[in-house]
Amino acid sequence: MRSNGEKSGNGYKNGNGNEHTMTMQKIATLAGVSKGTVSRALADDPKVSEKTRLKIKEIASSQNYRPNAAAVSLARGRTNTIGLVIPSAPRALSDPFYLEFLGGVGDFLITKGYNILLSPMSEQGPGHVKLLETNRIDGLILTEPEQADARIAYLRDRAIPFVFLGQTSDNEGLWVDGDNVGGARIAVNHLLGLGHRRIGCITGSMNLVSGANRLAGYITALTAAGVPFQQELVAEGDFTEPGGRRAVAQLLELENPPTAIFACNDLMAIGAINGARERGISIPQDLALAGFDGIRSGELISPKLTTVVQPIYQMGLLAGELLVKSILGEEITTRHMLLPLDLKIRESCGG
Amino acid sequence: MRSNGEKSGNGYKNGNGNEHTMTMQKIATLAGVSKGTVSRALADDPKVSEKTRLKIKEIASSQNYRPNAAAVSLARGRTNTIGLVIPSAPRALSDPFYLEFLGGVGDFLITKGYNILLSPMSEQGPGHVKLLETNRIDGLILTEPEQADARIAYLRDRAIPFVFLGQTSDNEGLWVDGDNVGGARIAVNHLLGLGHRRIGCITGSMNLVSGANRLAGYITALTAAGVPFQQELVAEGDFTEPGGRRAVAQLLELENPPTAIFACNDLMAIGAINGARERGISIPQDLALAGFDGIRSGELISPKLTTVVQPIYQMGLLAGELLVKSILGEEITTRHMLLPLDLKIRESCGG
DNA sequence: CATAGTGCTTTAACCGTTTGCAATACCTGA
DNA sequence: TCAGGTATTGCAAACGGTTAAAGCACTATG
Repeated sequence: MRSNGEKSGNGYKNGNGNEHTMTMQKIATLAGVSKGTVSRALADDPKVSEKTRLKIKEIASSQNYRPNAAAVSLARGRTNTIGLVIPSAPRALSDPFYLEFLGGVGDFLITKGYNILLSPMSEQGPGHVKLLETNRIDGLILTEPEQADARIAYLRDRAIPFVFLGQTSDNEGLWVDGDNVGGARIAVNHLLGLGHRRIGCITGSMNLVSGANRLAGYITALTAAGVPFQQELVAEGDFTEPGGRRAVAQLLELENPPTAIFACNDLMAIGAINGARERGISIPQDLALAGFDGIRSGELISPKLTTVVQPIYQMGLLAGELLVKSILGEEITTRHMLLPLDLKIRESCGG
Repeated sequence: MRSNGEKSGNGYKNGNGNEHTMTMQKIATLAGVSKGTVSRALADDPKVSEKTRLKIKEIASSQNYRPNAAAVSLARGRTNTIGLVIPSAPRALSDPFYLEFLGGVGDFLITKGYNILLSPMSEQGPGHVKLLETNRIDGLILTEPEQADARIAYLRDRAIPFVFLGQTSDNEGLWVDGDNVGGARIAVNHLLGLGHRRIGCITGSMNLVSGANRLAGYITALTAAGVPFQQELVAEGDFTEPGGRRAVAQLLELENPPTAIFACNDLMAIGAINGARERGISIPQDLALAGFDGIRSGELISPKLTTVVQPIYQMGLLAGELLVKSILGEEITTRHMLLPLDLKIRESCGG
């Protein structure tokens, strides 16, 4: 007993909390071996004999030993923590989208032994990134890429692994996204199939890739069907409910208003429904409306929203998986995941 | 230059990432002082001379120095990280409530230099707590306390500071909550004021404190108004939309159905609206409906939901503040924050 | 019987900070 | 000029792990 050196803690500082926290050294003393052996035993290093390993594990678990994460991070140079940057208000806090995504990310990463550090993207620019960098995270999941996103260069420069939720222009990068173009096309095709020819579009924020791509899908669907694209049928929104409300007003005031509208997300679709209703226009009788995202509220509203459903939770899982692979330096065969999207037909388009 | 000892990194391990990360030692070398002086200078220790301090800070910022969080944690015995346990599916991921709460918590804690580690409460029991303990968090914010919550004893035993979002039975504990009893009473009083005498209640999960208290508020409001409480008018829900739908069906099938219903949260209220509509009952003409929480969807639905609004974001701020005080050992005058709630009158109650 | 393995364990350096104490430099007044 | 402060700074021991390399106790070999 107490055979090895390492003067026991005279604890001349660090007065916080438990005096009786179990450390590796204490386990070692109890087991009559050295600290190093304990470390190896707990890591299942084959160089430790079966007998010793079992004894040490036994003691460790009976003493309820938990390694100190900070010490592990320091020694290994990895934090086992990843950062998740979600957009700040108004979008994130109101959009159920991100919480569900977070659920997927969390469920995956936690089983892999990673922790999630949340960073609301409060400041513009790479401020939040710095915040995360301070904490030496192993990797980062970001959302809402912009058309030319400055964060990409910043992160690549720092060699921090990262994954975007949302397609980025940069071809190297890792990202997971729903097929915005394809999804939009499906929605518009559905409206075309119902006989509509005058189909409006309420766009999202055009600086976001998702906003631009959904509009692109709308346009290609129209032209593929031989319906000429008309600029006046496009009203710019901003992915919020009031934005949708404003945009629908703009479209309904045309001398020849659309008979159907594709809104680039559900929140705007809901805004459009409300806005249309205020003008005495009933959905879907007078106006068909399709959305995008598949958020919960779309099911709750009346009429229930026909929408392009994104597998949000799934996307979270995938983003987590990509990031972990990237952190561990494993080979990544598909760097981009463009998930096909389905249309969930409910009530808002009639038919 | 290079006056002090400390063999420079021969780096025989730890091959990850940047070879050129700035450490305190490097700053010290650049400034021609010792590591310890740098540490003190950056911490604004008055024992360091003005001149040295300025020089060191200058160099540190020009070198873009960021302290290694793991090392700080290890040395100080504090992690500057707090855990946030949110309920897992189905409630959390669909309930905008928690994301908004998280926003408040995050905004407060991040300005105080804390990080947030998220833990979806995936397993039952204290499993997630252990997870957090492994990471030596400084404190914990928990949600959805149960009537006799085992986590309380567990955490107190480990001397981990914690704050609940939700009133706990335990009188020592710290918590922030909306006034569930009072809020429910206001809602029911509103219905009473509109002339209703036969008012139903769709309860939440009765094992949760919030569920029990909102029912209590309903009952006290009724009895205070001299309206006898009738068990048949109470239908048990579970805080979900389908739960509300089922519950409203149960109430509407009574031979003498209620003319108004108080649903213990908005999600159930929305379910009730949908359920009622399916049965051809229109809101608010045939049935008045009030909810609780003030979530976003309640504004989007038609008719817009009259509901007891909780200052969710605010509650997040307060929870963060309480927790930090508790961690730092500051004196806490009010250990419980029971926030008064207001009724937001919209359309679903008519009147 | 000396020598080389082999299998396991100990030793000690190291990760990047914080901080008590020792040491040095600079002042002050006698 | 020198003792005795006082303001700064340096030193080195922690914090709790990981891990290369040396050490030790055996056995197998020549």
